[in-house]
This record gives sequence, structure tokens and C-alpha cells, in this order.
Amino acid sequence: MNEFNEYFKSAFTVDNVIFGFDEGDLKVLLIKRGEDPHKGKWALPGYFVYPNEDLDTAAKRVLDELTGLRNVYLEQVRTFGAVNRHPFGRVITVAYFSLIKISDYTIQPSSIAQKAKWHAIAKVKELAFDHKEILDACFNRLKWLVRSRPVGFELLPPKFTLTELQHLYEAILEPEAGLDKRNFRKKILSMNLLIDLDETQEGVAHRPARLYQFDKDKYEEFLAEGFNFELKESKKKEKPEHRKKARHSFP
Amino acid sequence: MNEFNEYFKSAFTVDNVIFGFDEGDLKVLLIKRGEDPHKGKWALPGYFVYPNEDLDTAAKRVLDELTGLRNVYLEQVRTFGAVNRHPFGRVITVAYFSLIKISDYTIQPSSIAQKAKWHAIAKVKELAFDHKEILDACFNRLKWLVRSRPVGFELLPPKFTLTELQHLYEAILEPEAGLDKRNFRKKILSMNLLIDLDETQEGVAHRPARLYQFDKDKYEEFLAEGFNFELKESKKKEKPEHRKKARHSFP
DNA sequence: TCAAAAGTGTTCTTATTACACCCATGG
DNA sequence: CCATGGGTGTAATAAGAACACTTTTGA
Repeated sequence: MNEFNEYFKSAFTVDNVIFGFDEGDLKVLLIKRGEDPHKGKWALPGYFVYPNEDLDTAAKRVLDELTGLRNVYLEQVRTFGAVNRHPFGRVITVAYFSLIKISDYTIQPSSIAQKAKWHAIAKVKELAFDHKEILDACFNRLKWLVRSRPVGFELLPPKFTLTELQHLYEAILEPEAGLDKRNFRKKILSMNLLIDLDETQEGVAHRPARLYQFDKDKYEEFLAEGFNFELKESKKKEKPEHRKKARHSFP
Repeated sequence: MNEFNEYFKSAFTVDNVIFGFDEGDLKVLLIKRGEDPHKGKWALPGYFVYPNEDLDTAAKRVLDELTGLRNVYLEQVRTFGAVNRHPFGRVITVAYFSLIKISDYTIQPSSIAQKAKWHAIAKVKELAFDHKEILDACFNRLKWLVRSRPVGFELLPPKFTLTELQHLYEAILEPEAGLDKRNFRKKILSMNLLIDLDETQEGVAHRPARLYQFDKDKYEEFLAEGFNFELKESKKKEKPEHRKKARHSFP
């Protein structure tokens, strides 16, 4: 085992891209770094993995300390390990993302949580370390995920309107021309994963929308069989082109 | 920085699931371990990541030392880091898979390569460490990948018949009833990613099949736009059921 | 009564599926 | 001449895309 001692001088961290949805924007929770390296820059919440801690556990711990939330959607995405990515030595980081309901989030008393702030994804330009690259990778994974599994609900409050749901999908998928309202509703409702609560919004200056709830039980049933949660972008405003020769539209 | 010394006592490895396709079976290249731990068991090829080496580079190195191949399809899948997965200490491993043409593979002179052998995926039941779990994760990723990108060609010799291609897809996707020959051909050919070589097989005891080649240039073009490489299982032999209520068929 | 968003169906087009027979070769 | 796998087309069905007007509320 002596011959391997050389290799036992590295460390690894987890970094967590925590997604939320609010005011029509997809957001990510970032920490303003109080110390070097990268002091003053925004960074993903993360920390070293303890010697006796599994990777998933570490990711949950980071999330819990920051938001007080457990039992949320959390998934490993990819590991980033460029040689010089961390000034302290060889540190690779395992990237996770989680989906939380911003309405459930309350700032925790921990010092780190005091420095946390939600940022609209689209406006995040630069982050500490290689965190921008990590954010992009997680955002891409989310784009894929949302087409294959109904995880969107993880980001919405328990009761929501179809328009809110559509806006969430638009915030994630960023279709140029938006999604077609009628087709979106048809597709979503045809999945039978929504419970119509027979309630409506109150106090809005327009016709109040019906409220729905995600039917988690029915979802579990479907998971066994597998199903399609794809959503395609409306072509409405597409400039009249001489119709692409081949339209193998990978979603 | 002292406060972090505690964490710089770990190591990480890469493990590589090397897929090949031969005799109608999807195969994986495994190494028979010559030393403890897990002496005598089959394991994925892998090694510690050198202190000054990127993760991808390490994965390529492992592949190169074993097969002599470079410039092959290689992708990171997931990182496995259970606390006690390795008896030498805390070692997490970054899993990769690669797709190679078995016809290009020649056993390398290195001692490790002498112990390598191809195993049909379906027959691999137990592996050293958590390598079976890693293999399963990579196989699942491949199943997904093959539906979204035309990577199947990475596993075939430069010239192949449509039936060989179909058998490859069946080996990966494992559809219960096989794929429908006519629909498969229609779909594949409609993608315009194959060059008809205007050659045929020789020396076969039946009508010789046409040979095709993958059109890499055209693929690069398509990549810009995105496209669909999905293939669905034939329902031929499905027992006559009262037609599933909802058939959101996630591929 | 106005502004603002909710809600709702139909038609057209495209993709997917199911399905059965003749063809070319070597032995 | 036979065994083996190669090769081909069509019709029915399902899914996706385009598209515009009426309704309900608060201000």
C-alpha cells in the first residue's frame, strides 16, 4: 500500500446548484465569498466532503445547512477536476443540483446562509472557481430532465396555475417563441398527473385561474411503465424558411 | 489553510467501462485482478488519477494503456464515493465509458492488458469493488445515449450492413420483441447519415447484404441543429392487452 | 368599460406502427 | 433445390403543430 501513498493527498468537495423559481425567473442560490480565494465573488454553495461521509450525504448537508430543507430533489451531475481548479491543492468537486420551492426557503442562522442570495440564471455571468461551468452543466441537465420527468413541480408551490407551470417550463427550456398555450395545456392535462383543486386564484385583476396540484401517487404508478414528458417549442414566430430538409427534431 | 489539511488525505481513481460489439453481443473489457483487494475477481480497468493529471486525461490514459486506442468516444458518467468502497482509504472513483471497435483492438504488451478479456454484458454478474454498480450505470447511460445520438457507429467496423446495425441496437436497447426490420431501415435511412457504399458482403451463404458507412461530416452538420435518433421497440409480440389507458411512451 | 390574463377545439401535417412476401447466394 | 438472411411498401393510427376568439375579474 506504500506505493499508493502518493495519491492520498487530494481532497474533494461537493458543489450544489440550488434551483428555485420565482417571479417568472429560474433562479440559483449563490454565496458571496467572504474569504480568499475568490473573495468577494459569488460562488456555488459547497464544502469539503468529510472523511466518513458519502457524496450524496455531503450534498444534502450543504443544502440543509443553507436552506433548512431536506427531502428535496437532488441529483449528481458531473465531477470537475481540472488540475489547477483550486489554489489549496488538488481538489476535485462533485456537482449536484437540487430543486426547491422558494416559498419553503427561509434564511438559516448559519453565517454562510447570511451571505446567500437568489440570482436569476440568465444574469449570472461570472462565478468563483469553475463554478460558472458547473452551473451551465447543471442547467443543461435540468433542461433535459424537465423533458423526460415531471420534476417541474418540485420548483412550484403546492398549488399552482397552468400558466405558472407554463412559465416555469419556458424559463427552463427557453424556447425562442414561447410554448403554445393550448398545446401545452392539452399535453399536460392528458398526462393525468394534475389534480384539479376546484379552487381559483383570489385578488388578481383579471379572470382568476384554476389551481392544480401535482398527483405524486399517480406519478409513482407511471414511473413503473415509463412515459414521455416531452414538450416542444411552438414554431409560431419562426421566420418563414424553405422548410428544413430533414427535421429530426431532437427535443 | 491549515484547517483544511484534514481533507487532503483522499485519493481518486477513474474507472472505464469499455464497450465493444462482437458476434451480436455487447461486450465490456474487464481485467482479472492479480492482487488484493479482490484478487482473482474481474474488475473494470482503472487507476489512480495522477496528481497533475486531469480526469479526462486519466481516463484516456487508462484506455490507451489497455487498448492502444485514442480518439475514441469517451464520456464521464458519474462519481461513486461510498465511504468504505475501497480498503486502502477514502477513494472515490469517476466512472467513464468508451465505445471502441473491437476490430481495432489489439492486446497491448503491458502486464495489465494481458489480463484483459471481453465479456458479454448480459453475463457479467459480479465484479470487484462496486464495479457492477458502475457498469450498470454506464450501460444505462449508453441506452439513453444511443437513442439520442448516432453513437452506435463507434462500435461497428467502418463498413457494416443494416442488419448488423440493427443487431447492435437490439443488443443495447434489449427490446423484448426486437426491432421491426422495415421500420428500423426506414428510420435509419431517412436520417441520411449513411453512405451506401455500393458494395456487398462476400462469401456468405445467403443473399449478400449491402455495405454502408457512417457519414461523419453530415452528422457534424446535423449536430448544429439537433435531431432525433430515437428508435422504438416493435410491439409485435405484445400480448393483446386492453390497450393501456395512457401511453406516454418515454422512448 | 377597459385591461389583463384565463380558458377552450379543430384541422392539418407528420411520425409511428403493423404487417408478408420475393430475392440472391452458397452449399 | 433448399436453407438462410436480405430486401422492400402501404395503410391505419397517433401525436404534434398551427391557429383566434370568448370569458371573468378588478380597477
